[in-house]
Amino acid sequence: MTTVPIPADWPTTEDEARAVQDELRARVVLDEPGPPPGTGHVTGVDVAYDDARDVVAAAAVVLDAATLDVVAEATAVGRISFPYVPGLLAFREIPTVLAALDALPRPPGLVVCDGYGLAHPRRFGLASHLGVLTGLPTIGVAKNPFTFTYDAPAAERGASAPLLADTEEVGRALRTRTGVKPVFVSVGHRTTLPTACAHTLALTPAYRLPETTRRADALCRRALREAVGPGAEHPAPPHQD
DNA sequence: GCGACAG
DNA sequence: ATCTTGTCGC
Repeated sequence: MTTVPIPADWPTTEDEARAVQDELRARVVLDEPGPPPGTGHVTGVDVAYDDARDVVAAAAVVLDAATLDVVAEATAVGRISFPYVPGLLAFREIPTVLAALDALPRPPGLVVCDGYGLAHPRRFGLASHLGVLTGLPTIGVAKNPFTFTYDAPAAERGASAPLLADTEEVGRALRTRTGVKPVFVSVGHRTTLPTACAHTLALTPAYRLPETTRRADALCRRALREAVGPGAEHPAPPHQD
C-alpha cells in the first residue's frame, strides 16, 4: 500500500475543475478498436471514502481476461482531494487511483472504471480522464444512468439499448443478467463502444457488475478499514514551538 | 429559482 | 459513496 499526496496543482474550485476537463477532452482517442475481449489483462479500479476522517483508499486489481483469475493487486490511500460534485467525480478519485495503478507490478491492460467515460455532461467522465492521464485503454461501467435516458433493453443477458443525451448516443444500457437492471457502459479512451460492451459481458459470468469492479470494490473497502480502523498508524500531530 | 445528479 | 438486520426468493 502506498500513501498519496494531493498534487500541488490540483483544482480547488468547480470552475477550475471544469476548465481542466475542457482542456483535456481534446486528448481523448476514440478511433482505436482497443484490446479484444478475453485476451491479455483487464484491471478494475475503485475507491472508498471516509469523509469524516478525510481518508480515501483506492484499489487496482488485475485479472487474466480469459480466466478472470486475479494476477496482481495494489492499493493506495490519501486525503480526499475534492468534494463529490456530479460531473466532477474524477477529481475526487484520480490521484489515489493513479497511485494504485502505479503500484502494480505489471501493466494493467484495459482499465475498467466504476463510473462514466463519454457519458458525461462535458463528454469527459472519470474513465476518459484516467485514460488521458495514463494513456491506457479505459471503459466506464456505471450502476446508474446519471442524467441520461434509455429505453429498457430486452430482458435477456446481452440485450442493450442506447444511452442518450438528448438524441446523442453516449453509451449503452447493457443487460448483464437476464431480468436484472442493466449496467451503463461508455467509452473512456482508446476503445470503441462495441468493444466496451463485449468486455463488460466477458467480465460478467455470474453477477450484474464486472468481476473487475467487484474485486476492486472489495479490496478498496478493506484498504480503507485497515487505514482508519484499529491498529492504523496516526500521523504525528503538527505543532509549533 | 428549484430539483436531479456517476461515486 | 455511506448509514445498516433481517428477510423474501430462486
